[in-house]
Amino acid sequence: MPRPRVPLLSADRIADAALELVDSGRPFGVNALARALGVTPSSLYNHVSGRDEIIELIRGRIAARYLPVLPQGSWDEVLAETLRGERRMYAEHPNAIPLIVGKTITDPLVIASYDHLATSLVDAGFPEDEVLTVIAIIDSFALGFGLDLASPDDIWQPQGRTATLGRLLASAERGAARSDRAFEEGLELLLDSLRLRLARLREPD
Amino acid sequence: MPRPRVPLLSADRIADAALELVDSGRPFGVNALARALGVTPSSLYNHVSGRDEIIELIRGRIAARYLPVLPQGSWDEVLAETLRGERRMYAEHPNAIPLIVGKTITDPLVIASYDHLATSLVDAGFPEDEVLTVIAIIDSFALGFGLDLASPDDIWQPQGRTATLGRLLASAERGAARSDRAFEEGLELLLDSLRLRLARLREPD
DNA sequence: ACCTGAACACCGTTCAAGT
DNA sequence: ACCTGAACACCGTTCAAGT
Repeated sequence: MPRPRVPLLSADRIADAALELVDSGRPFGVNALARALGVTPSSLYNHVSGRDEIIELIRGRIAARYLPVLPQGSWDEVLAETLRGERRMYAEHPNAIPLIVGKTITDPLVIASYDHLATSLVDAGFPEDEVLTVIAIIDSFALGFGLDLASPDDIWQPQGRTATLGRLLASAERGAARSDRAFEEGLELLLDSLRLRLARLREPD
Repeated sequence: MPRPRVPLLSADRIADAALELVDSGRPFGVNALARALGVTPSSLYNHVSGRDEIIELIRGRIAARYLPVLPQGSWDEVLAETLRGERRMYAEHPNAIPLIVGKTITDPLVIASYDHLATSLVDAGFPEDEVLTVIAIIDSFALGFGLDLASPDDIWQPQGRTATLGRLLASAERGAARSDRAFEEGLELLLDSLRLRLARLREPD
């Protein structure tokens, strides 16, 4: 069935299926994706340039769901909302993390979200050359909590005896509610220290 | 040349070559690794169980270099030293990050390092059910700063106009010294807020 | 015990051929 | 413009054969 009268594929359809494949836990790949779409691998190349672009589409798909509106308000509100969205994004799509980590971010929506936060922080008085660092902290913070929420006890797997870690892992009763509380606590810690930093900048000693 | 009188390979030699391959920036793989070792891919299976174990060997190799001794002292000193080592580890081997992120940690040395930190935090008075969260924060903090130090300006790549982000990226003069300062600053922020948390726990209101 | 070589099912990508 | 099918160089893993 070459050249159907109505196209079988589109970047949108590919993105949807790719995210579905990743979330299913099966190994991600161009061939596997084509199979899921009921199509030949080479067909995909009419719509995307290859594997990397598909992965960037996945990032965009996720971002569209969790960073839809640019949050308004004071810098700490903007930061908190951005961070909450990011963390839910990672937490609900943990299998996407190894794919996107370390890859260059080009998706306009993701860029816009970071740009919005950067503007907020600069307007609030944070020094320009520190804002990128703060954003990097935020980003890894969200990633860490996303991983934390997503993978209960199989991140560390001690083989022998441990003094403390094994016990903590065994007793660590997880679940969304508990992880949510821990996250909000961590977020408050972060905001506290940033507020402190800002106060020191405004009234230097 | 089957069954040489003195073995060509060993887990150690495989680990060394694997790390070297990863650091070179060429794509990592069992076949590519065998090529680098001047050996057939199937030879490797006499010494390791497969790709995943080789990756875990890489983690162990790196850890052996950066987390060699268990730091002593107060909980915040232990935390700071562990974090500095971890960050240097990620920063100097950034290509290993996408390989190891999200994979279960079994390497004894890495486990020992986290166990040591966990013990320190518990002894200091942090609630047991929060220690894993704190460690997750630390871990992602190190990862974020490692990525930050390793990849200067190609993490974000805005395509269109931005209000702030583009300008920050353009003016961000990087380099190890600047990133070091930013990291130490971030570390102080983190320690400040953890000390605050601990003080609140000891004197509840 | 430790290596080779053949074999397997997969992968990502290109490209001529079809409508 | 958009799909197929053949082809390519690769991948990770298994296993019989050799010493």
